[in-house]
Amino acid sequence: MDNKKKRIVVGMSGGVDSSVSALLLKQQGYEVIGVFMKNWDDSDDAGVCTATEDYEDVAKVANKIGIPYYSVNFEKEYWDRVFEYFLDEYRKGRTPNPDVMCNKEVKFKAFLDYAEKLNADYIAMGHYAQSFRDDNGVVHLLRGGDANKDQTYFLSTVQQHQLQKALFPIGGMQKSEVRRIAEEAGLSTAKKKDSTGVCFIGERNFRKFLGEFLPAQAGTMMTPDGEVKGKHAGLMYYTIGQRSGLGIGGNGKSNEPWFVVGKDMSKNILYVDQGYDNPRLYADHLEASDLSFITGLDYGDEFHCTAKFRYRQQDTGVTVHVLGDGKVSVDFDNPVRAITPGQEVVFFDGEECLGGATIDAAYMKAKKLQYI
RNA sequence: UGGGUUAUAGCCAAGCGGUAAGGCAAUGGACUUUGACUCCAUCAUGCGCUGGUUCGAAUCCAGCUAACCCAA
Repeated sequence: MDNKKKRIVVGMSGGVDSSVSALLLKQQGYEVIGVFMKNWDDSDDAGVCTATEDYEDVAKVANKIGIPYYSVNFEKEYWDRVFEYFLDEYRKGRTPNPDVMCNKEVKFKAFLDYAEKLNADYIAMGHYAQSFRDDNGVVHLLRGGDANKDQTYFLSTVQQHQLQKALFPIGGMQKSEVRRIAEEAGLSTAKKKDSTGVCFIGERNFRKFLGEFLPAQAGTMMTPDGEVKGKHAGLMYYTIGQRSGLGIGGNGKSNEPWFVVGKDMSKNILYVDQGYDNPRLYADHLEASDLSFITGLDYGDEFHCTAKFRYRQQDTGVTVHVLGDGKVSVDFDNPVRAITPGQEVVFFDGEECLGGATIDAAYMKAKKLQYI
């Protein structure tokens, strides 16, 4: 093999997954360069600048493996292409998925551009996703080997030319295996806790964080029948199907918990109703836009496959109708709970992630649900 | 200043003399590269107040207070 001639820039977050990714590539003989992306300049709720700590972890791991490492700053790119979108979606009362956008705009665009300037042949990251090149040279994206950690949902809008340049060294492994390798190699990140929360921003007090960027407009909380149940702190703080944070209990038709079942942006009303299985939360059809397919192949105007509407959700059989201009309508084999505008609908054919689109509206029996 | 009913945690609500169920909310944790959902745990030394009966009372009795209802 001529791996020695290949230069690979690995996006290192300071976590165990990207640490092991870099290690494996190095062991395979590639020329590996570690790059830490600093995309958010702030301290977490505990007042700790996590980026600094993470970069120190990158340094330790890179030194241990024996690769050069750098830090690159994409704060502006992240703000302009991910965070502005994030805020704009909340202004519309939708629930954005910043990490889908982050992959598309930062990790597979800004970072890829940067790596190419370094004359990299490939970029690599610690995603739990797999890819393979078919006989025609088309690269396909497959679910991660660890079904519990599969991150293809977040990669569904990555484009073919981006995927052509990407490697996922740990994509086919189990998380436990990754940790074991890290431990055996003596990497300091071996036992570091998995990071959660918005990519690069981290775990935050959601209301406090969002409130720093968008003005909250308190309003009325009522049932779809018009019975006032209390006040809400601002429509942007709630998402469809949400239970937590409503602060209402007791009385009602039953002892069941309350869930957000709709929003009226113009009247600033939050609609709530009782029961996890409340009919108002179920949809059998959705309309979405910004459709993109990973392979760029033509799948026809109508096809059947499976889909996920949220990360870590079980697949549901669906029929996809491609309408053109990036629009798509999707019929579900069975009703699905809490289809939420702003979230991504991601299509799968078996193990292959085909692509995705952004949900605009949900319907039940051809009637639009009042989700916004 | 007539009669009746009810007063249990933030909200519903069991209890009917034997040492405070349950649900919702809330809080903490688990899970999780979105936001959620979900799961687990915690949550009334006290039952409107004051006395009394009793070995023992949220449960019985008396008075008081409050709310509601029906009469005026």
